[in-house]
Order: sequence, then structure tokens, then C-alpha cells
Amino acid sequence: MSVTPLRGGPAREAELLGVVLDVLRETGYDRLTIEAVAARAKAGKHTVYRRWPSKAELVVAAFVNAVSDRPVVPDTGELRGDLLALMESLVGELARLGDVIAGLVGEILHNADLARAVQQNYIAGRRRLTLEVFERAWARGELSRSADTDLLWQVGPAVLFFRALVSGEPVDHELARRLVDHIVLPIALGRR
Amino acid sequence: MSVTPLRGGPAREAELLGVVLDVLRETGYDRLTIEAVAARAKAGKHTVYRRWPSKAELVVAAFVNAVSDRPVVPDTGELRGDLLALMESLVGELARLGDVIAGLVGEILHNADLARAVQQNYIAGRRRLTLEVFERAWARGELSRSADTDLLWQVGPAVLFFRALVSGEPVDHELARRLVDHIVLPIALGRR
Amino acid sequence: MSVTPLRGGPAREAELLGVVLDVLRETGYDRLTIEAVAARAKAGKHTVYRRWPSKAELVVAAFVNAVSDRPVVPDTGELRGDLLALMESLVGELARLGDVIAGLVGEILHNADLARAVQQNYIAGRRRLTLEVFERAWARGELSRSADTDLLWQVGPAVLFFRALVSGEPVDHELARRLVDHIVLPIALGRR
Amino acid sequence: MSVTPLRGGPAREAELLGVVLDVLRETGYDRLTIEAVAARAKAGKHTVYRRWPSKAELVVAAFVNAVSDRPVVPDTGELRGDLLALMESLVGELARLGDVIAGLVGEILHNADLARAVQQNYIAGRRRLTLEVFERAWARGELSRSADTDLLWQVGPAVLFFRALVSGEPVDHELARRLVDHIVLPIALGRR
DNA sequence: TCATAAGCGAGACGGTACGTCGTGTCTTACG
DNA sequence: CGTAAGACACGACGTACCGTCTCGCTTATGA
Repeated sequence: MSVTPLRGGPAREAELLGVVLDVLRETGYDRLTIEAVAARAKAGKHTVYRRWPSKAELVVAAFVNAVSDRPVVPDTGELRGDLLALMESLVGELARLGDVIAGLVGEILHNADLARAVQQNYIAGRRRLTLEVFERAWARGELSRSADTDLLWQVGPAVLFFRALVSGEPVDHELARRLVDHIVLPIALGRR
Repeated sequence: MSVTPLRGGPAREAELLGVVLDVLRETGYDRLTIEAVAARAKAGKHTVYRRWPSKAELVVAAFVNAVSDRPVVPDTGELRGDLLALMESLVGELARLGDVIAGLVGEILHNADLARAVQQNYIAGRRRLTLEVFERAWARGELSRSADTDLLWQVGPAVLFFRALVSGEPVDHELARRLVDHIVLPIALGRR
Repeated sequence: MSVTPLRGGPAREAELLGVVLDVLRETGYDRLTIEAVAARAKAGKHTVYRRWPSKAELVVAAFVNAVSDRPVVPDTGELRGDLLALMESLVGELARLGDVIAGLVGEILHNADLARAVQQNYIAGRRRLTLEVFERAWARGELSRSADTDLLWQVGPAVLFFRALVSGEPVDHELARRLVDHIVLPIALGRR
Repeated sequence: MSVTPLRGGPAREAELLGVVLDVLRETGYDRLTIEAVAARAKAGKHTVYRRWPSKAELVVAAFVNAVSDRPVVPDTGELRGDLLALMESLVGELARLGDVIAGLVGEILHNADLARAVQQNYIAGRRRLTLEVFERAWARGELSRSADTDLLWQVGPAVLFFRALVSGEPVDHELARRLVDHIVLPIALGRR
């Protein structure tokens, strides 16, 4: 007379996506195998295919699931503090999800659905967050009227991505600080 | 008095790498198949494997081959012109090789050899080129003494990559100009 | 209340083995290819390899399957009739399975498992059958007490094999009759 | 006007054929590889292919070469002695060339050239030898007028082949003696 | 005496088959 | 019913041989 919950249901789903992240970290996107994911999760392949029809969608789901707990907009009362907080959260995110993002990059150009998913579930959020920070600075009178914020917002993320995924240089607190103090903040404030 | 190539040797090699670029553009890294490359080049699989032991090394070779004709250092006599020329050459490169680079990104984190190859054959060259531009500007007295050139050089490439590979926004002349005029040049000159 | 076969299981198996016989007849053992068998049966290679791990075992299985419906012991009430019946069944078997047996011969010396399989699944049965015929003849008082039946039983099969597989001479009813009347029967009866 | 010997010519040829026998003995016909033969003989593949255009012809050549020193017709003055000598030489031959013959058997049915080569270079010789023995016995008055010599001559070889190549039973002096004393000689002499 | 041609070892080449593994679909048996 | 398990047709993996083909190198005259 007990209610039978849909066996595992959403919990099982999260479990599977967690396994996807693990496998991605260990082997990379190209060598990730749906069979391996199912095996490690002690699931049948059908249970995976029923939910996500392809490797790309599976990995996107894992990615979206992992970034869905969006960081709260920081509000330190000062542009520099807000920017540093944003950069720090990105640094942490890259440490956790660098592999996932790297794998997705290879697909984005050949998969419009994936491109849209990343754009809407990830980029847009980051952009929004940073623009809010700029808006608050504008309201406080900190922001230079000439700052190209639509370009400026992505300088920080872009450099972090570039170093993490392409050039292989370290991505850490010190880098975040240099980016803010030597590039983003001077441009935003309109002075060097 | 003609040089006798070792039975098609280097010529065949370039031919194969050209096919790799074609296939990459059409299908992306993940779905690139050595069998498909061999078939399209009317080569036996062994002919491919003899030269490049894995898909990753094959694609790296295609990439290195495609970028090996390095752009000459531009010298317009003015920092802005030099930076614009650098950005323009990058824009063109991304149009030609965006897919290849995207594919490589997914592997870099899991393949130290590949990371090194990209670093040495690509990143280092771009970095050198840009730093030379900064040095000439310094010699001309254009460059601010406080500019963090070691970070600054990669702002342009990073944003271009970010937009081309991740956010999917357009990468064109206008973007190159905005990057130079709104971000890189102000920081380099030390004024807004 | 019907027996549910395991998804095509045994039926598919017999189908595959039939294809093996066809291919053997057309091309011979050396040129038989597992890929060709799978293709002709519209099966994946895995479906073949799952059941038989090597070409030799596959061919043995096809052979055993083809001879598994053992001929009934003939009982004509007279030694000559029994022997003729045995020879005739052999003649037919050689017509059907000569190629298969020929292929196996090349492997028997280098494959103990195969040797045992042929010995137990084929030779032993033929031997048993013939010795029963001799026993009945003995019971009837037809058989010479000095007949070396352990050697004699294989004279017929040996000559048929020799002609079918080695010397290429015809193997037919007339040969069977000559073998019985000129060799085996005289020795068995103890008179010429 | 001397004939130019093809460098190393016949000697190298015999050497290669010797290697073929070795490889056959070790691996069997099906797994014999022209590449392996060439490698072991430190020869280029071309050197092998120049002389023998296929595996079957190569092996036939090795076989013919190995049996080309035909045994002299024994003449012990008595049918039993002659037959024993013939059988003994066959027993030895099977020990040396069983593998080669086994391999050939698998091809004979699908290769008319091979069939003819074996027939002419091997079977015919054996047959001739044995019939001569029977003729001498006839001349001496030993042979029954009713003996079917055309069939009888191959009883011995057939049983030896059958046991060596198919049933795997031992082939030795004792077997040779039993064959002569219990089968061939009684039939030949027309008494039991 | 020397080029010169042939045989040679070596091995690259375009292919085919190997035996393994992953794909995405489907079926079975269980709880 | 949703699931774990895994068979299935398919096709790519990376390796090994196929039979053809060029390479240089030797070697042995016959110009």
C-alpha cells in the first residue's frame, strides 16, 4: 500500500550525470563511451539512451546539471570587489568543469543544438551576472561612460578559458587579480 | 637537377593532411575517422598509421602543417596598425582552422604531447609575434611602462577564441577593431 | 506452453553454420573468411565470434552440425548388405562434406582441440557403426575369427577419403561395391 | 656462350623451399605466410613472388622438391618384402611431409592446377612403384589372377593417410606390418 | 675497365581481413 | 511497467598480409 516511486527517477538521473562527469574527467570527451557510463553506473544502456539520445546531449545534460546551481550575484559595494568575486567563481568552475567544457567545444561548431544549449544555459547567465555588476557600478558612478561593456564582460572569461583550455598556463587567484587590476578595471573605470 | 622526392613521400603527406582538414571541417573531431581519411585520400589505413600513430597526432600534424606558414611580423610603424594586422591575421586563421582548433581543445587536457605540440607550434609563435610588436612600440616610446604585456598579448586571441569556439558570436573585422581600440590599445598606451 | 527459443538462438546458429558450409564449398577453407560468412548471413562479426572464437572452431561446428544426424545402423541381415549400406552413406557424406573435411585436415595436425573434436564427433561414430556391423556378422557366424576388425573397419573410409581428397579419382557406387567385394568382404569372411 | 646462372639461382631456390617446409611444420598451411617465409629466409617478398605466384604454388613446389628424390623400387624377391619396403618408405615420408600434405589437401578440391601437380608428381609415382611390385609378383606367379590391383595399390597409402591426417592414430612399423599381412597380402595372394 | 643490366634486401603502397569494441535498437526476465 | 542485462547488425579500431611497386646495392659480365 506504499506508493511506488518511479524507480530511482530524478535521483537516478543525477547519479548518471555524475558518472558522466567522472568519466569525462578521466578520459576526455573523445574517449567517453556511453557503454562505459552505463557500466560504471550499473545501468542498462537503454536506461541512458532513453533519456539522452546521443553522447553530445548526454554531456550537455551533465554540464547543465553541474552549472545549474548558479552563483549568486556578488555585491561587495565596489566594482573591483564584484569583479574579483566573479573571476574567482569562474576559476573554481573551470577547475571543476574544464574537461566538460573542453569536450563540448569540439562539438559546438558542428552541433547547433549544443551551441544553443551552451549559449542559453551557460554563457547567457555569466553575461547577465557580469552586466549586472557593471550596471551597479554605473549606478554608483564608477563606470566610465565610454566602456564597451558588451565586449568587456567577456575579456575575463575569455582569458581564463584560453589559458585553461588552449595555452595550458595556470589559472589561479593571482591571474584573476591581474586580469581585474591590469585589464578589466582600468578599462571599466576609464583610467589606467 | 630536380630533387627526387622519396616516392610521393612529403607530397603524399601534405595531401593526407589536407584531407584531414576537409573531414574535420565537415564532421568535427569526435566523428573524424581514420578510415574515412584514408578512404577519401585513396590510401590504405597503414599509410596513415605509419606516419601518425593516433587520431590526435594526425590532427595535430594537420594543424601544424596548416599554420606552419607563419604570418610575417607586420610593421606599420604604429602600434595600432600592428595590432590590427595581428588581429586580422587571427580572424582569418580562425575562419580556416576553427574546427581543427576546436577539436584539439577537447584533447589538450588529456594529452600532454598534444598540449606541448600546440603550445610550441602555435601559441609560442603568436606570443612572440605580439611581443615583438610591443617591443617596437616600446622602442618608439608608445608603450606605457606599466602595461602587463605578458597578460595583455593574449587578450585579443582569447576573446577571438572565446567567441569563435564557445559563445558562437561573430568574429570579424569589426570585432578586431573594437578589441584593439577599446581594450588592448588603451591598456598598452596607458590612457583610455 | 510453447518453448520460447532464446531470441533466434539455436535457429540463427544453424543458419550461420549453413552459410559456413556454402562458403566452404565455394572457396575452400584457406580462403574462407569470417567476414564473408557474417556478411552473407547478414550477421555482425560479433555474432559469429560470440559463438565460435576462431575459424577452425567455426568450421568444426559446421561440420559437426552437418554430420550430427547420424545414419542409422543398417541391418540387412547379411554382412555384404550392411557393408554396402555403410559405404553408400559414406559416399554421400563425402559428396556433401568433402570440402569441409578437406579444410579440417589441414588444421588437425596443428590443433589438438580440432583433432579431438573430429575424432570424437566423427571418427568414433563411424567406427562404432562399422564394428556393430561386424559384431552382428560374428553373431551370425559370418565373420572370420582371424579378421583384424580394428584395422579393417577403416579400410573403406580410408580409400574413399584418399580418392576424394588426395588422388582426385571418382568416388561412387561402383567404387563402394569394388571395395566391399574385392577387399573388405573377402578379408572379413576369411576367403577371397 | 655460357649460360648465365641466375645469381644464387637454384641453390637459393632450394633454400627458400626448405624454409617453407619449416614454416609449414610449425604453423600449418592456413597460417603460413609468404611474408614470414621471406623474412625467415632473409629474402625480399619479390624474390619469392618472382618464382611462385601464390601460396599454393609455393607449397606445391616445396612438396615436389621434398619428394623429388623418389625411392628406388625395392626388389626383395618376394611380394611381402616389397610391400613392406613400400609401406616403410611411406611411413617415413608421412613423418617428414605429413604437414605439407595435410595443407595441400585443403586446397586440392579448389585448385585444379594443384590437384594435377599432386597427382602427377606424387600419386602417379607411388602408384607406378606399387604396380611394378605387383607385376614382378605376377611374373613370379605369386599374384592371384583375380586381384583388383588398381584398387589394391592404394589401400596401404589410403589407410596410412587416413590415420596420419584424419583419425590421428599412430602410423608406425607395426601398422605397416598389419596392413601388409592382414589386408594387402591376403588379397594379393588370393588366400587368407 | 668499366658501364650496365639483372637479381636482390628492403619496405612503401592500396587493399582486405583480422579479432575487439562501441553504437543505437531490440528483447528477455525480474521486482 | 521501468529496469539491468545483454544479443544483435553495423561499422571503426589498430594490426598483419596480400600482391605490386619502387628503391639502392651488389655482382658479373660483355662492350
